[in-house]
Amino acid sequence: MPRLAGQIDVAKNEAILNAAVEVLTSRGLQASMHEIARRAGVSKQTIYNHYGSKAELVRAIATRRVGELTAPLDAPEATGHAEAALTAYARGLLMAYHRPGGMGLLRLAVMSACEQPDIAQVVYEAGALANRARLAEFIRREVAAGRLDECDPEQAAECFAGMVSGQRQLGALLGRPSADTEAGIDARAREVAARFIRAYAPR
Amino acid sequence: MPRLAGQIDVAKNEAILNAAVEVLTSRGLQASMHEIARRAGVSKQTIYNHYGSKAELVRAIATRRVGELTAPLDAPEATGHAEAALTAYARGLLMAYHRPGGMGLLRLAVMSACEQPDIAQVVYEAGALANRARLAEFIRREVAAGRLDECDPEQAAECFAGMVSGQRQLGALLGRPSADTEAGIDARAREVAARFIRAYAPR
DNA sequence: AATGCGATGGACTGATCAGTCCATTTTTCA
DNA sequence: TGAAAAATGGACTGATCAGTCCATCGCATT
Repeated sequence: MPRLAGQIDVAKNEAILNAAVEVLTSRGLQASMHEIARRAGVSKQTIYNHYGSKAELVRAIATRRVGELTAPLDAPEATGHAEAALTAYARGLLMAYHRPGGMGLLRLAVMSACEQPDIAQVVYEAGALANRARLAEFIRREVAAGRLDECDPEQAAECFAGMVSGQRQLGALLGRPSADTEAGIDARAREVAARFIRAYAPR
Repeated sequence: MPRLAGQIDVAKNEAILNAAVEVLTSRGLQASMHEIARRAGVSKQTIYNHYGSKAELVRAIATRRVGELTAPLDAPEATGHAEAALTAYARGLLMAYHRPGGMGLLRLAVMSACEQPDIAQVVYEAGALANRARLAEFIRREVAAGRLDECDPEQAAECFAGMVSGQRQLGALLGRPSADTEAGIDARAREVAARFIRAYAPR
């Protein structure tokens, strides 16, 4: 009788996904299923019971992480304190680049982009685009209240995110260890937010 | 007698590198040497006569492209016309993201980052860092001339490059087709340069 | 104790691919 | 024109790996 997945051990499932993240982000996409199984303390067959193929496993990792990423997007905003809010946003972004392995999923998505473009698409839309949309919404409110210059909020949001990231995102994707300190991150977050406010101050 | 590389057909060498770029950037890092040879109209052995291994071939591609990218950095600057110069710079960057395949090498570098960190390093340093340094030098001169606000030129350069790129670089790496038009690129380049000038205008 | 379900691990298949070898052909140049 | 250098292509090796199969095991529930 063929073995079809019925109800399945949740803890083992977590172990599989975590091991897959570790192995894939450190060894790259060509890491073997055998090693993932070993790291998870599970047999290879068990992985195939949960996920039909390596591609589906990668997809599962990506969608789980995307879920984690979008959850905190709904935190209440500090409307009216634009500079403080933008500073906090910048700090969060910089910390993500700073944390080793923080860009692991993103690198994985880039590596999958050739063969599984849908994964790259999901990661981009749920990560970068969703974040930008949230930022744009904030900027739109500030503009409407007259506290920021008339502008395209989407474009302004993209500018701000870009100012914050600079080359750090690319550096992280290319495996550069972060050269930042926590104090440096704080300083840069404040500086960038202030510059943005100057660039977009009402005339 | 062992076949060691002596003086070798230059045209064929170009064909090999070009074919390797095409195949590797479209199929990904796991593309076979056989296919590269076929695309180049060359035998696999010939590739191995030119480059000892696949890794060295990838390295050769990367360093060649890096050379192409850094060469035009030495063009004479439009000192004193900051906004125009920055607009031109922004346009060049945006066009690179816009051109399909323009980010192929970068994606290749990201994919190599796990197994051949030196390639990623070379691409980052010769590409992103060199570009930023050139931009920073320009900003430094403008600051010294009192046409821009006192600031850390390196950080300002990174901000500007980030503002220009926004999410486009990531989008390109993730295989998103460019949504820009030439007119849109022009408008964005002007807008971004103007915002930057406002952010960094002397107080 | 019996039953059933999922986990196990090891063996196995089939495929792909880097890199080598070599007998032969083409190009280059003296 | 003749010989050396380089290119060719096809066969071959060795390794890796995705995915399958299966006999067995452990642990529930009844």
